[in-house]
Amino acid sequence: MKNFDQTVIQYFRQEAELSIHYLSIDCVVFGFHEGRMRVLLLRWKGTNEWSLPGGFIRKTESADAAAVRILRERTGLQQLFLQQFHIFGDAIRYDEEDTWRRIGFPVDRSKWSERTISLGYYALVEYAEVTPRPDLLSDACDWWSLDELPNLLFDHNHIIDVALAGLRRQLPYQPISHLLPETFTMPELQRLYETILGRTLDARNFYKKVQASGILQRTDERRTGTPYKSPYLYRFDPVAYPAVIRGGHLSFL
Amino acid sequence: MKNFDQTVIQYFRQEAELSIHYLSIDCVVFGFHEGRMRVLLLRWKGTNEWSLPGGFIRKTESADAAAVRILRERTGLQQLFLQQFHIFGDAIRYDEEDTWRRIGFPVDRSKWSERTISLGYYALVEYAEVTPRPDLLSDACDWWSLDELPNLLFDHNHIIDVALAGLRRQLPYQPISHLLPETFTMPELQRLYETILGRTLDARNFYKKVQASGILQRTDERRTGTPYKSPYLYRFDPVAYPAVIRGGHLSFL
DNA sequence: ACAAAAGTGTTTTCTATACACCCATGG
DNA sequence: CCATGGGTGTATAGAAAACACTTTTGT
Repeated sequence: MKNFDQTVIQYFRQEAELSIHYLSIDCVVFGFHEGRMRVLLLRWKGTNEWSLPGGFIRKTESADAAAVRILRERTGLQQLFLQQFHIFGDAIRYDEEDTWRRIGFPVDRSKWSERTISLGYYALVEYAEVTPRPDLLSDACDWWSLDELPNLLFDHNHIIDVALAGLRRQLPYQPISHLLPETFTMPELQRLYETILGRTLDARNFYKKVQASGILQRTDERRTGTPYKSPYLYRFDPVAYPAVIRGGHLSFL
Repeated sequence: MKNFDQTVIQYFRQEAELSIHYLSIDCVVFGFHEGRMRVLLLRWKGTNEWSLPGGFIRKTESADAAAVRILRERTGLQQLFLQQFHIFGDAIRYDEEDTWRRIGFPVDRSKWSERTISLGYYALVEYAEVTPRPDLLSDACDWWSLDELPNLLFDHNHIIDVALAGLRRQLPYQPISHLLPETFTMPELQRLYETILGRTLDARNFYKKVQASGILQRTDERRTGTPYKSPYLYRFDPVAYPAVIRGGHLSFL
């Protein structure tokens, strides 16, 4: 179980010393692939236990910058859309005994046993652009479908629930574009909305509303390769889309 | 200018030692009185400079509990509706030199000069129930109308702006009831919505929508004392109102 | 030719808005 | 009796929802 090498732990403690105590960042990285919402998870070294990517804020670093830094390291992305969505500030957030047992990490007598307040951020990223990279404490970093999540470490299942609820509630203001590639088809966009909202939408009404909103530009290309009618490819209008999002106009309630 | 007595500073440092460093709480307490939104502000000892109430989180205390504790001390209220709305996590949030000059507080060489990340909470309270009480560092605690705010210390004008924007955006989910007394008239409720939204509403449509939503119970009493027609008094339906708020149904967009 | 997804218009229902008059009260 | 805010209904416009068939494509 405990095959953390001593130097890793050492490095980690040093890193913690540079950072603000009692405070951490947890990131829910949302991607969309094959009609499903996915999140990026890390598998802890030598275990079969998964958790969200996270880290600490350096003493002179802004919280947003810390989240960007953490996610750059996990995803390889330079740019990403980030949104803080909640502060997890309870004094007791999860069963510590149980967690330590599951990860076999010698934390109980170190700085690590301090309670931490966690700043919750979610990111919207383009699935195909991400190259998941584990960190020092993990030996795998992978996408998991939102509806097949395992029992995560800490309170991370709860954090994901809150992140998703936040994304849903703020959907009219969130630039969903980051979850899709440069060009995409109308049904793909519809499926994205359906997945986030957790219900189906009428295709005709969806087309109408999206086209009326003016957020899309239709390209001359079509997606071929499927055995059926080739759909047009669209891209987001770089001027109109941000304006519509800022105003929060684009609701499918 | 600097008439902080040494024992106060001493006490304050001890208090800070019990708390989490680099992290603070700032609270925007919203009240509604005479047709205006108001916020509770503190005047720093020996100065004419105002700021938001705030404080620190004890090492084993939940963030929410800290906010409740801080606001109990300022308002005398046991119960209050609190909502975290933003993390102010920039490395440089305001002009420190300027701030220290304005408050004449000997902070530059103490723990106090650390950058702080601030958790922003807003509270919705019933104006008349509050008995504003200054804290150790201030010699006044008072309501200020939102549209006549002075130039506040730190980044507190900005924090209030963000709080108000958050309240507006999340209005359908926020229990506005806390801003009103037990019973109130329909025009009072309308004025509250108008004030928060920053625009006027049509009285007839407002009546219709509110009545259709079923959130109110009309009492048999009327408010007398005005020189005009006596309006009925209403109270929030203790069952229906929370349900409507949870669902976020009640928009005046 | 067929299976399956893409693409499109019209009708209906509901919701939001605009709008004007009488009523009640205290002074 | 008058000044002022309280209280109400209806008509219209716009938005959302329901609904079905034709087109396209690879196999």
